[in-house]
Amino acid sequence: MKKVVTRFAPSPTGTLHIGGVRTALFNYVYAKQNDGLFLVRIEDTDRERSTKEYEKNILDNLTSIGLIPDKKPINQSERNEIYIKAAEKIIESGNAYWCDCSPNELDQMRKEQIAAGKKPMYDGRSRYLGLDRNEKTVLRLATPEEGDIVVKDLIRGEIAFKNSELDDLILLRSDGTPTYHLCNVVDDFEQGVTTVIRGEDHISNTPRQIHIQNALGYPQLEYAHLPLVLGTDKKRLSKRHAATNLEEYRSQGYLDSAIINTLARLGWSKGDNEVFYLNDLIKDFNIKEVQKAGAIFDLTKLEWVNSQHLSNLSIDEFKQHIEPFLSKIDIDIENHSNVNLLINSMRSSENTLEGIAKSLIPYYKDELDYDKKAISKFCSDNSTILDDIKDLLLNIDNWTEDNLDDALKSYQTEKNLPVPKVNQPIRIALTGSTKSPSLGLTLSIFGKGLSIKRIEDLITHLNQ
RNA sequence: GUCCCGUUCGUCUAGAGGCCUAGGACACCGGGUUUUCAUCCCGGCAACAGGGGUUCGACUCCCCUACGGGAUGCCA
Repeated sequence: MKKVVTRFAPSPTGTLHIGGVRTALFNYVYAKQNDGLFLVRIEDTDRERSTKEYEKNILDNLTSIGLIPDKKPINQSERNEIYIKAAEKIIESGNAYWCDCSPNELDQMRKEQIAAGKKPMYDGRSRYLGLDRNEKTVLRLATPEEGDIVVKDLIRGEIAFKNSELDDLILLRSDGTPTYHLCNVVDDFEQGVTTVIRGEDHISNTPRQIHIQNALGYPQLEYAHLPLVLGTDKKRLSKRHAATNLEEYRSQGYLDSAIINTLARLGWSKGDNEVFYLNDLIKDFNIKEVQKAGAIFDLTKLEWVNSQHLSNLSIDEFKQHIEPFLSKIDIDIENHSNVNLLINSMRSSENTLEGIAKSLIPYYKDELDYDKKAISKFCSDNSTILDDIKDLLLNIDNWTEDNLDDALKSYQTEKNLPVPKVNQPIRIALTGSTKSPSLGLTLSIFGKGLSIKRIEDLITHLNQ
């Protein structure tokens, strides 16, 4: 058996799109589970729209998310001679011809075809003219006029096209540069690609590409056309729907592994399992099980998957991951006397690292943003609870969670007060809101000095 | 228009003719734990696009219609 080689072939006309990450992922996983190679090819033949910045963005992001190519990526823009040579080979075999139809003429032709209710396509009018090359001619592939061409697809089975539906596509532009289809076919051959896994928007390109392969005498490839990632309106996911580039998700605090998990589950599943890591995918993924219909990208699912991956992290891994998000808001994670306790009790407070980092602010910074509603609900009755608690806490020397809880409980029993009446004002004093881990724990995380200071601060604030 | 691909809960999906009273997960709603929040646990809501066949029997097979997407470039 021939070694499996897959490739991801983005054009650098934008940053790495999450749909692209998914395509790359399936290519990567398929290669790895077959002990094969995963390659990357930059399709930058569109000089107008391609930039080196986008290329770098794509390559860097692929690498950092772990979809590392097994060979150095190649650029189509540097391989012109190879394509020209291939085109010459097709000319020699008699499977291509020069055509001098002007863009205007073609435009006119299409309009007439549409008006006549026909499919707009090049009608082959120059095919038998025996034209020579000049600065106005393009090279066209002479597509077989009769018969069918069958695409064998791992996901969809066999898809048949009538050759009569296919027009003679352009191989070389009038300026002599090769087009997408030619480059694509030649490179897949040159790179030894065996399996093409790409979006379903390429299905109708496939029969055309097979004709080029045939003209060149290349072997048949294996195909798998993935369903598209859609937005909520069932159209291809775009910036209108949600963030589309990978970096945005990362900067919001979604774990790479969670993004990969979510993308893999979009169109594929395995029993009742929801949580998958890259290694699981290499073990369990089966391209033949991929769904045929497009799948809507659902942010809430990503959030949940992220929370699962977050909770699977060890404390050290978690700290490592959240560190950049904390330093972004000027917090040094280690600048806390009870870091591990704090992190462990707060790590499930939100679904993203960015959200958790924000909820950690009261534990590191002194300026509190008091929740006005909470204050009016729990602190507006002129009671002496805060003063009482302050005095109570002042007398506790053994500052432990259990001790603190006991002290609070006996105060509350003694005064015959409902628990929230006692606890919530303290929470507000400590964190600015009524949200925090259990109160004894929260107090022990803050430590005696800071706890008392915060209670004093709130008393002052209320007296203003 | 033409060709191609699709269509199971709001969303991701299970389902290869009887196992389906259509299962799981997210979301949502309710309850419990935490006398806060989050986590966690329990429960609930909710779908086979429509119509014809084939069959003893169809979510599963065939046809038609509808709807959605893609392709129809000297873009990739």
